Amino acid sequence: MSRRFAATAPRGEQLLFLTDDQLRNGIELMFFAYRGFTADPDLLLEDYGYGRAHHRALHFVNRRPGLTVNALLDILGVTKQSLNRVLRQLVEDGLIDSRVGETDRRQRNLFLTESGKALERSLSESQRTRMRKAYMEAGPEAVHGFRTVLEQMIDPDMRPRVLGLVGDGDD
Amino acid sequence: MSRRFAATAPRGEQLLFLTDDQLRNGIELMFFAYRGFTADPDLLLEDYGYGRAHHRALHFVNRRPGLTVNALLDILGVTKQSLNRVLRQLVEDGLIDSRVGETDRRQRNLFLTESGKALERSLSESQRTRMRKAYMEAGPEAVHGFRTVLEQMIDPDMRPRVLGLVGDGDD
DNA sequence: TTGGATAGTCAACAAGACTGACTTAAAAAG
DNA sequence: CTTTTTAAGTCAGTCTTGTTGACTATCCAA
Repeated sequence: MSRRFAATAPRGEQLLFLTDDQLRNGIELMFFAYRGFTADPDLLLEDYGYGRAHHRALHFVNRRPGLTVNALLDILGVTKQSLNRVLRQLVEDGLIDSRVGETDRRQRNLFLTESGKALERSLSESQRTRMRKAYMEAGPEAVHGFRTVLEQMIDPDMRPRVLGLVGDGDD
Repeated sequence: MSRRFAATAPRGEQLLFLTDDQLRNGIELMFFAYRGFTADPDLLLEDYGYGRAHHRALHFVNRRPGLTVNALLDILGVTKQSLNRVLRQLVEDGLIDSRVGETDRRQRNLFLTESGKALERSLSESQRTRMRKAYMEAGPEAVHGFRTVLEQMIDPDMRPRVLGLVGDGDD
């Protein structure tokens, strides 16, 4: 009974009773939510013969235009060889523009072309729609909590690389 | 200025101004959080020569003892053949016990052995620790919001299969 | 008891990640 | 001006995990 109450945890302070079961619920929730979250773009990507890796590359190049390959590598946390395959395709297909660096000519600065932007938009559109709906349903307070917990979940030394975090603290 | 205010959305009602950029922030957040969330168990799994698929199987068999292969298939959303390889390994290695169904002898009911339970525990321990920390840092209200938004993100026809949702609505 | 549907298994193959060794070009250090 | 380091890209091989197709065993209904 008191277990059930703690498991529900509507917004009281009994959250300090964090049973392993409650935490496992959270784990499961993450799994299913992430799946729902990637389901729509995955379908679209198939039509293009692309995978999730392509989506990630498009996303981050869109958000950080002029990004170098190394920086992207660092963000994605994959190997150079793995990213390169994906990047080469995207450049060949005219979705990404790879320009020789101005100050350091060894570097390549990455930009989305117009068609790259178009694909990124249509890929993220389904995700944005889903997220907008979730945000609307859940309400502003829930969204704030959602963001707060998720930020805490990010690897600490990864946090500086997350754009959305800047100026989002509420302290 | 008003844009920046909306982007912060401390807990007011201006959440209706959901810019694409805010939503993309959420998308990015999901990406990084999920990565942080799986990082620890991934390391452990390597030592055993297992992958994430093994972890998922162990997790769900632990939470729903006696689960049939078909039911697990349905939860994981992969093909029977893909799951089977993983399952076979786990059975061979003595982590999962596969018992012929009592009413329907075609079915196999899955259970964790003692060593299966031990591995599941140590795998989820790192995740639970991370999640516990995130929950503590964020506070009870944030956790509630976190859960609410994540639930909304799950594919609607998947929701009945998520254990943690039962009796967790606050309506 | 025959035939179809369902539960699970086996085999071969493909995508996408990884490691390791290497090349090329440019920058930085000596 | 050489040498070393760094950024990027490539080739080859492996591993995990997904796929499709063909198969066995069991149940159930005609």
